[in-house]
Amino acid sequence: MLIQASGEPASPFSQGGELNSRLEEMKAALRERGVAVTRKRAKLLEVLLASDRHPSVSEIHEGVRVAYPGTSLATIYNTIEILKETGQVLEIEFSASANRYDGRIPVSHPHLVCLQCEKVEDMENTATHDPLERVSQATGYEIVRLRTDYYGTCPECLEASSSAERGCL
Amino acid sequence: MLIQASGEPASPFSQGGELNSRLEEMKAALRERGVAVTRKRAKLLEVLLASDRHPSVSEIHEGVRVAYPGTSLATIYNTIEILKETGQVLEIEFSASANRYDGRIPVSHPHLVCLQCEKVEDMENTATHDPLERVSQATGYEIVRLRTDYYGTCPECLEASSSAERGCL
DNA sequence: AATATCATTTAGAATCATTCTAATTATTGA
DNA sequence: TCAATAATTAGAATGATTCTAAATGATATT
Repeated sequence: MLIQASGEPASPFSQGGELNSRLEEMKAALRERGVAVTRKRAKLLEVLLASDRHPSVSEIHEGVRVAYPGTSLATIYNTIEILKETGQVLEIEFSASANRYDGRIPVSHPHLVCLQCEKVEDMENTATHDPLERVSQATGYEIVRLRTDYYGTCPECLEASSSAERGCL
Repeated sequence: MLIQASGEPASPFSQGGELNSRLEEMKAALRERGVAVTRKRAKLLEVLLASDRHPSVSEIHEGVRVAYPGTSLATIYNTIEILKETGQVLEIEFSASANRYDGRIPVSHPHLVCLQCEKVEDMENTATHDPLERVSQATGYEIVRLRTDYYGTCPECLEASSSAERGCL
């Protein structure tokens, strides 16, 4: 049910290939935009693609700082903004906590959001027809983006709570 | 396509009836919760139900202040929190602007969000089967809430932009 | 290589929605 | 009335994000 890298088995190798092509796509998009792919920006892209955890800005910041300790938060925000404008990252908005970012699949798709551990997972889009086009037709809106998120408790957190109830903590 | 009050024609009368029953439902939910339905809280519920604009906290605040000028923002936030906990209001989260609230239809349903004028409209749920149950089965999550939002430009804003382009401003 | 130009990055201030806090006021029940 | 409890308040605190103005870095031209 959860999206593996384009249906391939989730081996490090095939994922590596997938992610490398995304990396090159993102770099190309930046160049086309007329902005430089600096070392810090390149590192940011790597960090963004490195996990399927949908990192927040501060998580990305920490990742980039491993390689470039002097990096400012502003640089992360600036670059994320450019990536958003070029359609290279999907922003998953939260009001009560930091936004999360999806660089692997930058187009609209549903997520599973665990309300307990704040995990954000990709989910296969089960829609049969293009809902954007359908909704545009039906409403007169020019639809550019769709957000579908399912909120609840992930299996791990369910198990953890039931253990705790049984007195296993 | 847009949801009228439970399929009835959108006459003031039938809407009034609909909304009145929601009002009583909400009051009952507060009482059942063991909290008092004070005059300010009652006014808040009225303001929340009065428009289909999905008001923000500060809009609700302004509305309540017409009747009770000394009302604090904290009161609005407190009461909205109780309404959320009792499932009497649906929160539509935004990170870049204030959250919006739906008291008329407090269960998950999709919205149309205009990126230009920030209008938030209800949209009929076109799903054939209960997606919460389906997703719970498929993922092992205990799904409690679904968010589906379509983002784009509303017909009015589309018209306004094209007028401006034609030099009609 | 020197210089001018332009983009990038920076630290910290500013902003804004939201939450918290501690004090005050209102309400309720004995 | 009085005590207990709940509701409300103003303003401070928080936290994510954006802004600002200065500093740094890279690039192209001569």
